[in-house]
Order: sequence, then C-alpha cells, then structure tokens
Amino acid sequence: MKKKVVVAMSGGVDSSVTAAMLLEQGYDVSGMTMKLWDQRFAGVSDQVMENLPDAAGDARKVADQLQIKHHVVDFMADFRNRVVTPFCQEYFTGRTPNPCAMCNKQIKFGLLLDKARELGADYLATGHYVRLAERSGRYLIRKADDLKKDQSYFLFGLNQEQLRYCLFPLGEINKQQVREKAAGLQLPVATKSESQDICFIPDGDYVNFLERQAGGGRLSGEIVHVSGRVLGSHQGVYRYTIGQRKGLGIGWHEPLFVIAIDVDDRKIIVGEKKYLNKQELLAVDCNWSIATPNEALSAACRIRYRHQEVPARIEPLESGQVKVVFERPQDGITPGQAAVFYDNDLVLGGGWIQ
RNA sequence: UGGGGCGUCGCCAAGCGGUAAGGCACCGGAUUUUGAUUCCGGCAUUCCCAGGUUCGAAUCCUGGCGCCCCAG
Repeated sequence: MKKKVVVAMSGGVDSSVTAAMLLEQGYDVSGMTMKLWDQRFAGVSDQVMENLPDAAGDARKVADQLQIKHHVVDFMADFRNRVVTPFCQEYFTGRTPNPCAMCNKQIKFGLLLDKARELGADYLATGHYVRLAERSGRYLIRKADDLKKDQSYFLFGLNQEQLRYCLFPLGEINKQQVREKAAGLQLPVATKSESQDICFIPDGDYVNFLERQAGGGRLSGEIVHVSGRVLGSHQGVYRYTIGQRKGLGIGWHEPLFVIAIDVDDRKIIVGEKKYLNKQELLAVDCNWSIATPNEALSAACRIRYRHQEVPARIEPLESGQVKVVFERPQDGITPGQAAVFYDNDLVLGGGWIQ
C-alpha cells in the first residue's frame, strides 16, 4: 500500500518539483493549493495585478501534467486573522513581524496539515529547503543541504505533532538541481521567477499596505539621537525596524541606525553602529524540538533570517521564556523576530524576541 | 553700522593660484520568504553675488549680500 502524501503546491517551481520527486519515489501524491489572500486586498496597481502569477492555476497545470489530484482549500479568513492582522499589529507596536514563521506554524502546518490528514494523508510535503532528522525519538528540523537556500529559520515553531507528518524532499538538493529537474520534466513553471518579499504584499510596499489596512493613525514623530538630540522627523514608527539605516534622511558624520522604537512617544531612536550591539536577549513563547530543557545549555543562536548564528548560552526561565547570552555581542536584535537555537545544522528550538 | 570670524552638493567637510577629496543623506542595482544589514554603481563644469588681477582663481584684490561671535 502506497503511502499517501499531500503536497502543498503554491504554483511555484519548488513545490512543483517536490510533487514530482515524491511521485518518482513511489508515493501516492495529491496536490493542495491554499487560497490565502486576494491580492486586491493589498491595493496594488493594475500593472502589478496583471503580472501576478496565478497560484492555483499554475498548480493545477502542474498537477494535471503529473496526473495527480489537486485540491484548492480556502483559508482566507484564517490567514487574515492569524497572519495578516497580527503582522500589522506588530508593526504598530514598534515591532518587526515575521509573517512567514507565523504562517508556517498556523496555516501550512496547522490548517493545511489538518486538511491533509482529513483526506487520509500519511504525510504533508512542502517545497521548503530543509531536512528532517530524528534524535532520541524526536523530530528535528535540519538545515538544507543547500545552505544558500536554507529555510530552517522559518520552521522553528513546528511541534512534534506537526513534524512527524512532514516530508521535505528539497532539503537534499540545491536550487540548481530543482530548476534542472523542472526543465527535464518540462513543467510549465520551470523558469518561473523566485517569489520573494511578503506574499500578501505583492508590490512590496508594506508602508502603503499598513496604512490601508489600519486607516488613519500614522504615528509620525521625532527622530532622536541616543544622546537626546532631536535630529529630524519621521512619518510613522511602523516604517522602521531595529538596525535599519536607510530612510532616516539624516546627514551625520557617521551612518546612523535605528536603535530603538518608542511607540508611546512616537520616537525613533537612532545612533551610531556601536549602539546596536547587545550581548543578550529575552525570547518568549519558546518551542522546543528537543525535550524542553530545565537548565542552561550551549547552542548557536540565529536572530534573523540569513543571520550567521552565534554561540550563546541559552537559559530557560519561567513559562516558556528564555534568556540568550551571546558569546559576543550582536547587532540588531529586533523584537518580533525569532531567536532560533541550533546545534550545528539541527534546530533545537526557538522563541520570539521581546 | 566698533572689533573679529565665516559663506564649497540636502548636511558635515577637504582645498590656501593650476584646473572641486571624503563622510552622511539620496538615487539605481546585486543579495534576500522580513523594504534590516551588507555589497556594487551614480551623485557640484562648479565653490554666496558682481567686478578685477593672472596663461590660469574656490583659492589673490575690490564692492555688495547673508550669517555668527565679542564688545556696547
């Protein structure tokens, strides 16, 4: 009896090749595409709208060619409630959200996984560039073989119940191979360009998006140097993130970076690069793939996607909180981003930076 | 309306007779499932204005204009 696997198909080259690979490997494959969002919500120009790929349509074409079943599931309401709305709220409270990590935990490996299991699937597969490992009877996310594409950071929030159903065939190969495979199979999406930016803001204009979603309240105010000196003004605290350099518009002897965001006083605190350096951070709502630790452990900690993880001491505190003390100070520790703990290429767990 | 100082790209700032450094900002691009960081490229035919001296001036001279400081 073939194992049944549902592949989350976005219409892109990665998930399409994922489906093809599993088919070759002898699984009983079907595809599922999530309806998450109507791009008209984002208020982008007609020009942008016209050039948007048709996710469900492309996925359907690939599924037809592979001769597998294809379903479309509608999670638009949940996507808005659990991903888009929190995303906006984070920005309006001076934090920098990470919607991809939220979506993975809540939607892809939440609702979609439930749906797949309802249909009798043994596994849910996605086109993420990660691998799965087992250690001491537990499932752990492992970095992709292709470190340039590794997406383990975005999956730290998955629990054992979710991980046990996962398949990530792309973790073993690189992007080049994926493209070649797609071309070899003559998939219609073989040369489709990389998706990037936030999927629900197709033109990337997130400032415009936030202002549309939230209506008024622009939260403009002063830009203040760490010394207290007022250097300029800004058009909304949500336009900035910790560590940001561009967009301040201030001529200074040295480059200035956003050091802190004071939502209550609507102030953006800026300073020289040295002020960005912090030795430790507090993470909350931690999720562990290893058994939840009771005492401090050593691990490498990554504080942003594409950040080179740094050796640190991880100290569990009360109620899912963790204090991370870095071996050497780090720039740009940003509330709202994830702190993910690694043992070499294994994801041990992670939490949200406070 | 006595004395002193200063006016070079949006900001800071080199230059001191030989034909406009640099930093910041900004713009463009590369990278990127976070518009961060980083990286690459662009960015004053012109030096407050008007005359003058010189083969040649942002640099010297004269006169304006505008700031700043100290005195009163």
